[in-house]
This record gives sequence, C-alpha cells and structure tokens, in this order.
Amino acid sequence: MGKGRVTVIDIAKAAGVSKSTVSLVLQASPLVNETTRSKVNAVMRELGYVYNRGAANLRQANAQSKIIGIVVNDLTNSFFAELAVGVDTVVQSAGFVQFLSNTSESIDRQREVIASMREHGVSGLIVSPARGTETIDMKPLVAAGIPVVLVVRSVPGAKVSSLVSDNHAGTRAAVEHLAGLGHRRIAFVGGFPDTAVFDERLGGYREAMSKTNVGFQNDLVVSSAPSRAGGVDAFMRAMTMAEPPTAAVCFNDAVAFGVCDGLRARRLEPGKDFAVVGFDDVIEAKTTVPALTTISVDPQGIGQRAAQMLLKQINAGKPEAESVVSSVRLVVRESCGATDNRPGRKLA
Amino acid sequence: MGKGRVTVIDIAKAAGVSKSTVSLVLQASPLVNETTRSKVNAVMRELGYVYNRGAANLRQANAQSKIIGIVVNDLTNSFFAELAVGVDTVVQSAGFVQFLSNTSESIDRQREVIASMREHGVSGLIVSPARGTETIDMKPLVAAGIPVVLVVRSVPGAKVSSLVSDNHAGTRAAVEHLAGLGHRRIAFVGGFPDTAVFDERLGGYREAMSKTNVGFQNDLVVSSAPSRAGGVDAFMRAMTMAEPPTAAVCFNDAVAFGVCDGLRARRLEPGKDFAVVGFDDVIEAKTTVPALTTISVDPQGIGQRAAQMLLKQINAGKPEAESVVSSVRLVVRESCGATDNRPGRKLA
DNA sequence: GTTAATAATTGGAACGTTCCAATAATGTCA
DNA sequence: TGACATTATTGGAACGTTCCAATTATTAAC
Repeated sequence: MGKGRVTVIDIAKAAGVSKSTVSLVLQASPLVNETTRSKVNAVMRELGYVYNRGAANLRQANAQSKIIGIVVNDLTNSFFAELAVGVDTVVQSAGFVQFLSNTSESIDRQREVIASMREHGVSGLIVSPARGTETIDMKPLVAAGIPVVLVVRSVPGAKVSSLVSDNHAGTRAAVEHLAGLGHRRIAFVGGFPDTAVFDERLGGYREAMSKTNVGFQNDLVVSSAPSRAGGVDAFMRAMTMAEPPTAAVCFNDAVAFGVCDGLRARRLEPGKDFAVVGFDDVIEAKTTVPALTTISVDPQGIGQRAAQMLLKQINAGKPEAESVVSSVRLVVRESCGATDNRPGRKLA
Repeated sequence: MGKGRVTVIDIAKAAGVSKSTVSLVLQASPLVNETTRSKVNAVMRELGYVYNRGAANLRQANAQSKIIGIVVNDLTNSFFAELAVGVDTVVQSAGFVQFLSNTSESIDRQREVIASMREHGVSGLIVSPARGTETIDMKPLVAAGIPVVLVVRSVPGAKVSSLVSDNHAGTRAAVEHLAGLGHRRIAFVGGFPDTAVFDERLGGYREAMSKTNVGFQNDLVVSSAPSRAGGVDAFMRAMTMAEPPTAAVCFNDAVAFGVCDGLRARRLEPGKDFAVVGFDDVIEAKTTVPALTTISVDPQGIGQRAAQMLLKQINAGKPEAESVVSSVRLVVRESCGATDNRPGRKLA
C-alpha cells in the first residue's frame, strides 16, 4: 500500500461492478441495489479508499468545492480566533471545510491569500479585511460570482454582504452608563483614528457626550495602538491633563486591560479609583480581576452568523448582498464601579 | 464575465498559441520565447484567468497539492492561535496554503477533519492531537505516506514526527528559581492529570522539589482545568491548606493569570505577597501587571519549526519521522518577586 | 547548400471523478 | 405472449490541467 492511490476503478474492479455504480454509491443514490451498495462499501473500507474531491469538483459544472475560505487580519487577537471557531463550527456541520489565513493587516498578503483560495476553488469567502482594503479588492470576487461576507469591518461601496457590530450604539451605551454613575470627565481611549471602526465607536461616544451637560470635548479622546501596550500608553498620556478623566470608555478590551495596568502602576484600583469599560467582551473579560465591564459582541456568535449568511448565499446560487449590523449589549461587571460595594469607594 | 470560468484553452485561443504553450508559461518554463510569454500573460490578465489547482493536481502523479492541513485542539487558547500564525507564515512563503481546523478536544471531530483534509489532498499535516488520540488514529496517514508532524502533544508509538517543548526542563527551572529565592512551599497548580504534558511538567517539578531539603510533597500539587477560571479555583483550594504555599509554578499561563486573579481577590499582590510563574509565555505575559515570570516556549517559533519540518518531509519524498524536543527558557519578570525592589517586600 | 544542433511550439493522452444516454434485468398488465 | 413500466447497471464523454513525443522554425557549422 502507499504506492498509487486507490481509485473508484480499483473499487469497481474488486467489487465486480462498473465505476459508474461505485460513483452512485458514493453519492448515496437511491438507484443502486442495497446488496451491491454494501458490497461496494465493504470493498472501499478494505482497500482504504479516499475520495478525490479535486477530481469530482473538476467534473461538476457547479463549483461545489465544499471549501470555504476565511481570512482575518490578526489571528493573534483572540477576538478573531474565536470568530474563526464560530465559523468553523457551522461550516463543519454543513460538510464544508475551512481554509484559514492570516493577513497581519497586510494588503499584499491579503491579495495573495485570496488569489490562492480562488485557485483552490473556494465556494465562498468570509473576510475581515486588512486596514486599507478598497472596493477594488472585492471587484474580481463579485465578478466571478463568489459569495463573500465581510465581517467586523466593512468596505464602503463594495457590493458584498457584511456583518458588523453596532459600534455606535455600543459606545453610546457605555457613556450613558458612566454618566449615570456620576462621571463627568469620561475619556475615549485607544484605537487608530484612520479606521471605520474607530469612527463608529467614537461617533457613539461623541453623540452621548454631547447630550450630557458637559458636552463633547476633543481633548478627552486619546488614541493609540489598539493593544494592551497601547492602552497603557494612552492612559498615561490622559493622566497628564490639567483636569484628568475619572473614567474611560476604551476602543476595545485589550486597550481596557492596558488602562487597568496603567492604573495599577500608579497604585490606583480599577473600578474603585477610576472606571473603565471595554469593547468586545473577549473571553478573559469575565474572569480577570476586577471583571471588566464591556460591550459584548460575542465573537463566536458573529462567526456563526457570518457562516450562516455565507452558506445561504452559496445555496441560493445567485449571491445577493445583504448588510446586517449585529446588536450589542453592555455587560456591567466590576471595572466601572457600578457593582462595587466595598468601603472607601470614591468614584467621580 | 462570471459565466463559465476562463480556461487555459480560452487563453490559448485568444493569444493564438496552443494550450501546451500556455501551460508552459504557467510553470515559468524557460522553453518559451520571451515575446510569447508576455503576450500570454497579458491575455491572462485581460480575461481574468484563475489557475485551477484541482485540475493540475489531478494530472500530476505526485500529489503536490500545495495545501497543508493544521488541526489544533483548542483555537480559543491563544497559544494555539499563535502557533497557527507561525505555521502560516512559513507555509505561505513556500507557496502553500493552510487548512485550519479546530477539534475542541473531540476525537470524533478530529477524525472527521483529517478525513476531509485527505479528500482535499493535503500534502502534509500538522496536528496538535486532541486528548486521547491513539496511535491507531495516525496509522492510515502513515500508510498513505502522508507526512505528519505532531506538535505540543506527542502520541506514543506513532511513527510520525513530533515537536514538543521540553516540559520537564521548564518546570525544573521554575522550581530551582523559586527555591533560589528562598521559597520552600512551592505548589504545582493547574492542568488535567491524565495528559502527557501534565505528567512531563509535573515530572520536572517533582525532580527539582525532591532535590530541595523539603522534598516533594504530594499535597502541594493541586490540579484543575488548564484555564484562567481553573487557576482561580485551584489557587483558592491551595490556600485552604494548614500551611499554605508561598509560591506556585503553574501548568500554563492561563492558570497563572487565574492565580493572580485569586491573589487580588484576597487583597494579595502577585510578586510581592506570593510568587507565581507560568508556562508558555503567551503574548500578554509581558504586558500584564505585574509582568508574568514564565517558561517561554515561543508558540510562533514552534509553529514555524513544525512547518519547516513538514516541508522538509514533503520535499524529501519519503517521509522520515524525527522527534525533536524544543528547548525552553525561564524568563524572569515581576510575578515571581525576583525583580521586585519596591518597599514592603515580604517574600517567603 | 546541406546537415546538425538548438529553440520553440504543439496535439493527444492521461489524471479520477460525474453525468448522460443506453442497456439489461425484472416485474406488471392486458 | 407482447407491450410497457420500473429498477439496476453500464460505457463513454467531459471537466482543466500536465506531460510526452513529435513537429516546425531558427541558428550554427561545415
């Protein structure tokens, strides 16, 4: 064994039938007699047959490759890792298999991996686009009729489906919650200003702030890399203000953790001396101390929904673009001080 | 455009050459004249040709599918996510593409995804096996001559390559470091006892402990789920002892973070009131506060090395199993107290 | 100007499958 | 018994590529 793979013809020969019959049992066709079916199946097991999907796919006019591609911009971010497992669970149970690639925010890499996936004949694509992705990058895909669903970030003008979370509503809720706790100087910290997600989250913050009696103030938004280290940095800068903030709504959970780190480095306690709320609700948010108040977006759920949208398009034949924004909810834990009932509390 | 994909024959027709010539330019053969080459390339671009790797792979006797499969047991664990990106970087630059699947520790799921990958004709497989994987699960793969490299966990008796980190040396170094700082009651916390990795890490701990003058004591090992929540739990249990530990070497970083959470919940400070060292050196370890002392295994590096091992086997034709254990090093940061120079230090 | 060598191109067979139309075997009805 | 369904099975063509052997065009050598 080992030399020369077992083909449908080998099976046919050994089972004393034609290759066509073997093909029929492979597709579980009702046309084939029960006794021949079991015979053929037995021979397959015996010879260690493995189906050659490439050959099958070649013959079938409709490219049902049973592969879906997923490309993310940063797999080391656990948000995307979880999104990928969400996708995996649903495509797997639909009999598909997942091609996963990581672009590390590189447009070039993204182009390469998408090209490679097309060469392998993916039936559809779920993409969390790298920063700077243009509508032209999606053009060849829609031209070829390949279903695509964009997640997390959308590409304005591209005629493909997208599934993004309601960033605006999320930060608005965060601000309203903090204002309700009595905070007046609430900062918006972290994130790169040149991204759509940043704009949306900042937009919700701005809207809610301008409804308070202090109003929106530009100096309270301090940006940084959307990472833990960036959060530390941004926090330190924020505290140099003449009148420093007493609370922060953060670009994402990583930044929020960074802010907590910064607080502790200054011997301050998150939730007690300063309120912080994050965005994403990554898995660590609920177990960390203090537990992080954050906007929950359920990355696995997003992955699952995106996969469902994609499968629907694949089965529909003609891909029809739909845009859905996934709602989001504030989950109040300890880091905002709302549930803190320890003595010595001195918020706002 | 869109209807009926563009084939090599379409290109040939449009460029006024034969399909064979087109095929030659696709493979960058030196046999073809420079002017025809550029002409053909131009036509390809113009018609939006995409290479059909399935068809090509079908023809080529040697199954050079340019796909490698990677299956991990828990993608939500950032260790594996990073491992996957390590693999991705090297296979991508070798012109391969990556099939990634997550088994969530399910043997059945693992069997399914491996079967599916074989149907797609993967050239090789990198597997972090689900708990309970047997040598029989690898049998069909070696029989079919498919190169496999096992990572993180090995499967005893399986005739495939493996790349595991030196767990024994890691925990030994951790214990020696803590003992050198004056700790005597050092706990081993977290992890499921029925796994090979647990045995190895516990083995290093036991060896180093029995060389101290207090010796190894069974009650100081307290197991739990290898997660943050598990760490909190195990820590709480450890502190109920008559003579509680003053330091912990943890099964992995997630557990170590959980221990830190537990400490803070008891108003104790990691690195000051209690020493904790982790295992893995995940990306957050260096940015968290206090920075985590841990055994660095460089998951991305492991992924890269595993990918290199696999590519070597793929190119060698005849897969030859090799077992390498990747060395590991203690990186001392703050959580063990060794670099702590703040006042009020009261370790051990 | 003939021959040989080299460079460039080409048609056809093959890879492992699916689909179609055709056939064979069996049963049913008058 | 003949005519017709119904049920099982089958050979061959096709999918898009690569490879081989064969062919033609070009250049070099005498």
